[in-house]
Amino acid sequence: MLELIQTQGYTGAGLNAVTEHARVPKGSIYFHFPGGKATLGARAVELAAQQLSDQLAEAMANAESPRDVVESMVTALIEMLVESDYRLGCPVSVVTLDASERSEVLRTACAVAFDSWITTLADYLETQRHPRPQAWAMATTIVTSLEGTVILCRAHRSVEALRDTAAVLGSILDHASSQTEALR
Amino acid sequence: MLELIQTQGYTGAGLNAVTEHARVPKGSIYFHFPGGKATLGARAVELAAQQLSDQLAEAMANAESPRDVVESMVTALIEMLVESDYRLGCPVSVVTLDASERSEVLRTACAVAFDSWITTLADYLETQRHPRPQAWAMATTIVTSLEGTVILCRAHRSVEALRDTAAVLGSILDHASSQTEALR
Amino acid sequence: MLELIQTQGYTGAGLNAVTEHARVPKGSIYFHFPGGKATLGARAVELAAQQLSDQLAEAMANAESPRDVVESMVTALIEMLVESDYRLGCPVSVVTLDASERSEVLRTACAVAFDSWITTLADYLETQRHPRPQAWAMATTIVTSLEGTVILCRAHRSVEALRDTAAVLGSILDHASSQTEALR
Amino acid sequence: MLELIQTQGYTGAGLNAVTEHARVPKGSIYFHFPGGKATLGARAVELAAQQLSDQLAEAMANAESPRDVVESMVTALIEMLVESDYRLGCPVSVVTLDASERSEVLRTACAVAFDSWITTLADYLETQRHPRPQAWAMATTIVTSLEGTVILCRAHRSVEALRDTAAVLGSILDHASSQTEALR
DNA sequence: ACTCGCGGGACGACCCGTTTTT
DNA sequence: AAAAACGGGTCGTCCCGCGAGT
Repeated sequence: MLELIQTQGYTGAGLNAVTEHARVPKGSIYFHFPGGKATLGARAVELAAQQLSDQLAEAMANAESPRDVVESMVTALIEMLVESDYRLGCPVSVVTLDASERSEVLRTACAVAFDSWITTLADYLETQRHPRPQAWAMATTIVTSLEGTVILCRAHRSVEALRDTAAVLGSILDHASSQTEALR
Repeated sequence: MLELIQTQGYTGAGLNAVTEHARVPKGSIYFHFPGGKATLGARAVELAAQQLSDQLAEAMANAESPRDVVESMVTALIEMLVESDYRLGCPVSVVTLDASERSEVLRTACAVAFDSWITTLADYLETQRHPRPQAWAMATTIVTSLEGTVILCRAHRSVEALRDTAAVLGSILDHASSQTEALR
Repeated sequence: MLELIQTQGYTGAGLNAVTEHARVPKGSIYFHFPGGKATLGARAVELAAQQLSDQLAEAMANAESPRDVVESMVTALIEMLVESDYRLGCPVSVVTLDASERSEVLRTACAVAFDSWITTLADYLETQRHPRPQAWAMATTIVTSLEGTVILCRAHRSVEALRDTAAVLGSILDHASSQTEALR
Repeated sequence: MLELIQTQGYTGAGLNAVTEHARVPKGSIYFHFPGGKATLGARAVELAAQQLSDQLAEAMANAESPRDVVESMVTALIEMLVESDYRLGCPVSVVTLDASERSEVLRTACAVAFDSWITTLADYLETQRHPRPQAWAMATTIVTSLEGTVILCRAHRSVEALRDTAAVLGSILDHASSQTEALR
């Protein structure tokens, strides 16, 4: 279902298409996902959250600085966009935008997904000499600007904007870091 | 239609609801908007683009610094979110995410909308002593991070993230500006 | 739709079958009957009510006594049952039993249908020397016992019970009539 | 299942609802009731038949005349209607009307149920000095008019009609009885 | 000439009664 | 004895044209 949400939107991701694509009989959906489409969608959002969290954890493990983390995320996003010919994006934004009004379950799943990423990043930034409150704001900005930029890239069918955002994000990360260093 | 797109998504904004809401007979849509829903949606996106451009122009006219512009935009976004109880957001992101795959017309309309905002902002930043390439990147980041943050706020049903983003954006702007100043 | 309701029940009368049988596209149903199946069903009930009212009026016009009216109704019911091989019955009972709980519109339509028949009969009985209150009770009993007997006949696949009911109804009609005569 | 049939009709009484209401796993239905819904429905009809037969036997045991029997049945029906807010009725009529066409098993179960009541009543009337053929016709009329009247009461959401029917039925009974007495 | 009532059918999500598997 | 798979069915709504009307 995740892929269909990314390409067609949550509303556009018909259950018919989902079951066909997954080779699952229609009736089984309502056995495994009581609550129907909303429950299924929430599980899909949770799965996406987990996948990106794992990616994030790996990036942080291999990075030497926050800048490296952002760069490896941007690289991964560019790859996703280019390889899918700009058909894929972040399913969590999609669901937030076209279903959060209709299903509280879905809205909450999206909020949790975003928070898991921000928390992970903020925790990491703290270990990298960023003081607490700034770390959270910085993590929020990284996540949201990346989300927004991916949307822009899909409209443009070009990854150029992601490079711009990466540059700006890197710059502010260095700036904040140097401020912290100077206080020692 | 704009409001329906914002609250229900593009696919979820049924032509029935649109015509009912606008007190327009259904049959007339295809006379006034040859091409049907896609054409109508594109017009809606263009309208939204114009509206925000106007807001932007006003903000820039009244601002003393780039920071002021960002802050007045953030204030406006917060007002929109709170007054609509988080039901409204940016219609352009919505359309990009759930219709750009199906209609080239719509994708292009979204790209043009985003570009108009970025261009407007970049031009302004140049007048504020930001050199060309950085200005464009900076404008891109401002727009995308604001877009992303509005999405996050709707998931959270809280405007807190917008304040965080405003703070970080302000800090970047000051940093970039001081760099420029130092070069004098 | 009337025939489908009679043979399959209201719930069992699928809109698919209705549209197919009537050579009408599904979308048109909701234009002509806003409110969907319930509205359509209510119209069907009203139609059935009218049809039987007409039959009743004709029977009363040609009858020499209340007994004649009952007998011609019974004859018509027997014909309906036999000719349809016991597949047809009274659609109003059907709708009352399996839809009155779900739709107030339908319940009311059924109540009105029943009342129209009872009123017609009661008015007639009054002209035939039955005093007011008894006339209404008698009319009620005629209608309900006929309704109930048709159901029994369909279970039995036999019209025997209708003849029994006709005999008993005739007997009480004569009895009541002789009482009235005696009072003169 | 009986209650669901009464309130929703046979077709409307979904196996899901039945199993949920009875705290029984859905898969077990086909173990305990080979033949599925029809078999289950037939058992429900038989159960209902037995329940009303018992009620009838008790009424006859405590009655001093046929009139008393009818009155105690009417009282019981009124209680059922009022206490259930007109949601309950006779499940046998329901099944006859919306399933007898589809399942011979169900139709037969309904016929047997009706017959058991009529036979019981007819036997009783014979002991009360009503000659055989009239007794059967009278018993049929009592059962069918009560069935029909319950349906009417549910449409009206009023028990008034039951009182009318009781009065007429009582009058017929007295009339028939006096005829018999006169023959002595 | 232009509007729009109405027709048109495919598809939406959901749930049905049943069979298969464990 | 019951969990899980099964797919065709439910009603409702989708977006879209045709052609009669003003």
